[in-house]
Amino acid sequence: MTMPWSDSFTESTRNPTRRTLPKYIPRHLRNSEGGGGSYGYGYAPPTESPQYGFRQSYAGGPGRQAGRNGPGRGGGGRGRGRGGGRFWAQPPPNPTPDPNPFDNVSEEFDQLKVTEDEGDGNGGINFDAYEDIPVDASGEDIPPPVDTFVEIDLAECLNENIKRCKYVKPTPIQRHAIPIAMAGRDLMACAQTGSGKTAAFCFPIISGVLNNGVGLSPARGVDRGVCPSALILSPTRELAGQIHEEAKKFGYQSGVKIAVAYGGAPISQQLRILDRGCDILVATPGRLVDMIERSRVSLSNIKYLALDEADRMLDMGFEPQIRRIVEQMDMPRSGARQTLLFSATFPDEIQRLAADFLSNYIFLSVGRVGSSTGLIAQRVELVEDMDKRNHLMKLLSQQANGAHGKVALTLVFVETKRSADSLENWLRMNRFPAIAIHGDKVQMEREQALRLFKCGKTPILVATDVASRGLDIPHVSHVINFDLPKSIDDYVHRIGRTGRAGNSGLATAFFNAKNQPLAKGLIELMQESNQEVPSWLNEYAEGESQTYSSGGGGGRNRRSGGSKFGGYDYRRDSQYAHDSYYGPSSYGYGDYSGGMSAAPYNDAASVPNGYGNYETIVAGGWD
DNA sequence: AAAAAAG
Repeated sequence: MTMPWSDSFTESTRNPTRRTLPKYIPRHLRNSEGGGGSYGYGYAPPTESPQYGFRQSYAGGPGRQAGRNGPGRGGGGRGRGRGGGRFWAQPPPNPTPDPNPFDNVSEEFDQLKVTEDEGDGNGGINFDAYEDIPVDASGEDIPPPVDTFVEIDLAECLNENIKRCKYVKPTPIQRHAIPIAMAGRDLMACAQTGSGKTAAFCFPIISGVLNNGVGLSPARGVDRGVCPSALILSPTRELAGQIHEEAKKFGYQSGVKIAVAYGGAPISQQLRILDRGCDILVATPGRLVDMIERSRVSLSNIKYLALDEADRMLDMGFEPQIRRIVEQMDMPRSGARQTLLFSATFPDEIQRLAADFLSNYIFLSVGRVGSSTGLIAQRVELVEDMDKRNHLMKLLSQQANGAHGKVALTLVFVETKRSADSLENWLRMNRFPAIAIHGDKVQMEREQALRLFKCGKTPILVATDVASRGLDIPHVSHVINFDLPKSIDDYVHRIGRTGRAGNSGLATAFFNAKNQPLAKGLIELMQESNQEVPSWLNEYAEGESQTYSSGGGGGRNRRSGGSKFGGYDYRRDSQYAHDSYYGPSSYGYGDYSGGMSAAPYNDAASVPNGYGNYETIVAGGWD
């Protein structure tokens, strides 16, 4: 008797850790495993892949999530005392010392045929989508934007790698942010999801590290560990991994050493790589602090600090950790280092916090902040909780039927880790090839899930907000907010997993009375991106204003507390203005006043020239 | 009330 494939699928992917750890296979030798015959749903069957998350085999079992499950201490490190594993009599066997980061074809989408031609010579980036987008910059002496990569004084090898990445011209955020960063200025930058922010902060950092001289600073300080000259912080481990992979491409053969540090993976291995020297460290906060406390990393040499998803890094959960790293370790003070903050969203209150870390910074806003210029079609459907699963199944079936051999990865966001697991199970029971990712899974399962999803073997990913920010997953054509998030910013980041690099995407939200607090923000955002707002949704927005207004009066057009979508330098508000911040030197491009339905804010008199044409989002409400 | 991030 044959097992339904959903069962064998469950068995084979559920507990990868139980299996014998596979032999390490160098990246360039890894082959995608062919799928077998075709199955009911029309997808190739998922097969267990021997591609585990960690690039080298390790003894001692997989590291477990923080104190939860105990056994593995994740390798050597601590048990042998300080410095254990630091001094190798012989270097560890390392057959591929500098693997070509561009050689990762086997990890790319290999199960479903890509029918769209992305070989347009722009690295798959659709630049038409970026025509006429509004740009605002404020601050003193703003360096002008560039039109090409070559006119920036990037190093030769960096230009080579840009070619290898098939980038032919900078995206708008890159055009504006790179010159600012190259000029040594601090920067707070807002740009749409999927518009190339990673490169925008990596290029100047790599270039700066090269100009300062690689290895000029000792790889290791006397006894405080390695002293990287750049630090890039990320709110999730997977995003840290992704930034690291990207940065390695940009820095390939440049001599710049880039390392990554995040939790859930054996620290010993990360330390080993770190000890070979590190110019740029990509990290999540917890693991970084751990390494600093072990005196294996020192921040004393930091010249560049970048916070990706900066508003997330400075929200309630993260702010103390970040403050500790930036203000209470041996990091040079602001002004003595260069600080770059990037996100798609930048609420006022977070901007205020962030200003602590910056010195005479430039605020840059590129693109209609929040969503991606209407590239993402947004739908909102009224679905009661008890109907959600059936409705989801209907959507997924339609998609499977209607996909003419087209790529269709679907990302389903839920509220809790538990519901992610249970929805994954339910989908599997109904023969939908789904896998869940959330913070209660061990790191290897998390990375496995992401990998199976990315390559199309498991084309449905059920996720918590662990996957809502920054992850660049090509071919995600549909984001479903099975449970809507609490804040509109989170919604913006979630739907931003589709419609990347100028491609289009679809976002569907299941809305019911419980999401009423989000109604107003949702409507404003949808109107901003020229989406059709269902009339029933307006009714939910009506009675909402009292509960969520932050007090202090003021109409809905009042500036303060507004602009949850970023895009607005809070220093413009006189009530926050201090010292001699932004001068008259500022520029604004584009005129997005057309199509805007929200009224402009009231205190236009306080707006410097060149501002305000497109800034119409006035949330006025829920903060 | 939830997710994330060290062990």
